[in-house]
Amino acid sequence: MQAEVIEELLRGSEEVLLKTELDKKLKENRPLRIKAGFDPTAPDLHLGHTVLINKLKQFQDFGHEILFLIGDFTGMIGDPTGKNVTRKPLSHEEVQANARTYQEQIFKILDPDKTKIVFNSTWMNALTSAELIQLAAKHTVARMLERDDFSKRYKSGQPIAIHEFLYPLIQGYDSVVMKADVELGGTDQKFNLLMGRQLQEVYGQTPQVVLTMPILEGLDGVQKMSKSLNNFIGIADSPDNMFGKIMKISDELMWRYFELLSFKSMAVIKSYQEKCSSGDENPRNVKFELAKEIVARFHGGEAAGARALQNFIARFQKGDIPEDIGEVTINSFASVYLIANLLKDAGLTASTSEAVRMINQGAVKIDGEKISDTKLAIKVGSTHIYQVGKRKFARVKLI
RNA sequence: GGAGAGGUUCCCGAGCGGUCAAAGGGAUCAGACUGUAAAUCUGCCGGCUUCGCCUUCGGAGGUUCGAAUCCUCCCCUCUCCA
Repeated sequence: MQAEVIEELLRGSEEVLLKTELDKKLKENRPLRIKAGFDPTAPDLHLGHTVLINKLKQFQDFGHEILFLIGDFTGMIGDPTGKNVTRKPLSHEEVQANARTYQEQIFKILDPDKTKIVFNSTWMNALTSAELIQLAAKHTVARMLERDDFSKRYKSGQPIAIHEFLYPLIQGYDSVVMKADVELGGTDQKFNLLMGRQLQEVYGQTPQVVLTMPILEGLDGVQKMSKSLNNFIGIADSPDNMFGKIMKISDELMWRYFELLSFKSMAVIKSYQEKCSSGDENPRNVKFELAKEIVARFHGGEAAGARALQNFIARFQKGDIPEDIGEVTINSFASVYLIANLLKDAGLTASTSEAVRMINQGAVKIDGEKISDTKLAIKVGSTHIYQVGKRKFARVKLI
């Protein structure tokens, strides 16, 4: 029994320190305090972030207590990346707003009644300078320099500002205050997570178990999922968009997503894998399952997943025009309106030049009919459905 | 503080007075083939009032009929020395 629980809890994880300690804590048969920290900025979560949240969910389902830490105090420092700047602290209102956004998003996965949201400014603002110095006295520069990016910068002669040392220190101190039994984080957080163990020990607590989760690859399957690389699936993406993006990932990447994003058991996933490699199942159908599950999670249950699947089939296998097309009304001041301008003004292309290119490449359809005339004049007073490429549609009313 | 090297269109990277909207590669996008997979092939890849015109090669000036290419000053990055 216990072994199975541990196996499930460690599923997809990168590293656990120490497994024996986790085992021991679980045997105490009490709700463990599970900590995970999040940056107070940019609360636009994507599936990459949910890897960690999914893991919290698993712990929650086994009856443990989830402590969702918003690092509003550490946010002023910013996790050291080599940029030698102190971030401007966010206002109380901004932090609150971001926290609310977090809640909206994470409670699609976590049970709100069993999740506690805490802010580290609560105790950090109360800490006196003297206490902070005492905290700093618990750790040495040499050990701090073990952190990868610190040591790299130190060796190559790049500056390390003193306040940067405080970030891991405070993150570790958070664990002390929160009396965390387990802390989850991305692999890039390993050093900071270990800091919690060391400090807890100094403060006479049983060190937390550290569980690191891999960083999820983006849609390209190579680089990490991130908004700036535009290879992400946002959890606020529309159902159809989300479904489509999942269908677009490679088969190889699909298994990775299954492991880290699906709540299906590993046994089920394995059987999918076997059927696909033996040819008994079209990998596409398995991908459907993944897409349905994820859409269902963020858009209100199974019905939403099923609907997204139907829309997908209708649009891409039967070539139908989707129903929920955005409507655009354009005011024409001239008597003729050229197609290229219309496509641009409707937001279907970024520029008229691009519109012309798209037409030349046979990517533009009006009411399902492919057009080839780049100078086509659209009659004022008409309404048509315009399509650029496979997935950009708009119903445009020209008045 | 001293000595070098360099900043080119989303990225890498050629160009070094006219033929440069700027080679080549990558990414993106579109088309074909498919399972909106992969692989492959093709096209596109600054903007516009699109057979032409306009704005781009770190910034500001200057020399020239003509500059990404030459000169001056400034800003930034990297390497080496102190």
